[in-house]
Amino acid sequence: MTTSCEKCPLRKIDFFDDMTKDEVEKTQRFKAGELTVDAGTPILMEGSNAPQVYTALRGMGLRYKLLPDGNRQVINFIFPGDFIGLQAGMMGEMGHSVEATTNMTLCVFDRSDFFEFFKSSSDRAFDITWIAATEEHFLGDSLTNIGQRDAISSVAWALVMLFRRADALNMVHNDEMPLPFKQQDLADALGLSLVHTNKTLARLRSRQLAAWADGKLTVHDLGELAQVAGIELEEMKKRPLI
Amino acid sequence: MTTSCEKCPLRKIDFFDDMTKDEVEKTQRFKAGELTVDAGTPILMEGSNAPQVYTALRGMGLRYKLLPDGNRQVINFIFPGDFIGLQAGMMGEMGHSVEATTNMTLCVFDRSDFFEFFKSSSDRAFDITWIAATEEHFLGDSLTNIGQRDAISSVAWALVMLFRRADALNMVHNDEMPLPFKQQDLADALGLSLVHTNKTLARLRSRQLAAWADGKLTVHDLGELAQVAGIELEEMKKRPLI
DNA sequence: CGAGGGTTTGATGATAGTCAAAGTGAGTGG
DNA sequence: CCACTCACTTTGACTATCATCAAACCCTCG
Repeated sequence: MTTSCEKCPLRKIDFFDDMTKDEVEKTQRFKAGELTVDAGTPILMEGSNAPQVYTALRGMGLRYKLLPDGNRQVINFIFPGDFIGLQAGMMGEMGHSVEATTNMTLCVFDRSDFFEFFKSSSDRAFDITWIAATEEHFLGDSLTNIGQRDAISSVAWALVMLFRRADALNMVHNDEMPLPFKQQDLADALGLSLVHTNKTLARLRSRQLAAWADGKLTVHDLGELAQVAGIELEEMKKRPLI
Repeated sequence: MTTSCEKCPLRKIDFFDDMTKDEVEKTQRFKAGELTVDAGTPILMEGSNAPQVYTALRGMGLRYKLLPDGNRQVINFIFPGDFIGLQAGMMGEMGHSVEATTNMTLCVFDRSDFFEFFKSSSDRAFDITWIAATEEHFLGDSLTNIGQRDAISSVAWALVMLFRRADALNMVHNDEMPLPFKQQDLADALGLSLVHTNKTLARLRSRQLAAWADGKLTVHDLGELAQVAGIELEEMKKRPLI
């Protein structure tokens, strides 16, 4: 009872590029099945030679790296539509782990078919590369954030990014989006301690800039939050869907 | 008097994938010319819609982002063989700036030919995507470094990365590699202040782990340095050349 | 010889980390 | 239905790492 690409709910979202009938069909043929996992389930392990790659269809998750000393760096947060396992697909080995934060449904593609799919159309190959380049762009921004901003700006930046992403996916209603992560996850994403992250969130809350509680993030004026983050909001570009 | 791809000195280095005669020819046809720039010259600007993409042929440089407040984040250091401008090629806009640190020679490719080149062979398209995925992998590591390691480990990590990269390019002789950057560049790469970076380098020097002076980095025992960094050394994989 | 870019060093202070404990709410079992 | 546990959040007190400020030093260059 899997979702056919034909009826994929993500494709209806304006944030994603339109696909030709042919592209939809090719993708459908490439799709090996669907994977449904519970919250907390590991999906890909760093260093593993994953036999499959995925597209997040429903639910949220996170990518992270573990250090020998037990520290964890959260690389980023996974939203519906995200392509997962590009590194495994290209290089045969993941540079980070991926796990589900909520229940998730993933479209499954066999890595053995990946190169075939890549070859099948240079437009689709271009899409995959586009995604990789975009990811690189985002990681550069993250690096800049962790490296150069102090805690309050850094947290504000992260919340702006999350909120805009959610907005693009029509997940914002009444200035509120679902944010089913733990403060520890955000702390690990920003390279801050849990305690300091908590206190920083409290400051943003008392300044009426952003309130995150019970798995929901509320932002009334994204512009003000962006100002604290020290960024100006740009138009979000449409992205391809695999 | 440009270097022909046929005689490209980089291709002789074992670190790079072999290329078929056909690939060499295709690349040659794609190559629009050569650019020679002096140390300190900006090559690409963040946000610009660059009409060209490059491969570093000789010399070193760096990628960086500037923040409104004047802070700078160095994204990474550019070595010979690095492909520059992927984001511009794919998305039409750079997410960071690039500038030459030493005199540099760059192979120039017209962006307008880029898609053509991409289409010309799915193997070459795959190479480009591979590079993007590798870059993403590295940025994840950098993020982890800045986010989770303290100053001494962080600096050690960076020096290990630089040294291994140089070694792969046969730039290491007598435990010594050229490192023509300023301490400020490293500081900006690691999100540390110049002063603290300087003192941390002094600590590594006094512990006999790494000595960087006069544009040369000397490391006698990379294993020990890696230990301070908290990483284990892995085999370097060959990479494609564009 | 003076200027300027880069490096080095010392002193001081603030931001963020660590430690510890209490609060909150959901879920479980007696 | 009331403890009790467990996971997460919140708060306070203390500490340390790292940033900032300032000045000296070293070289090269004109």
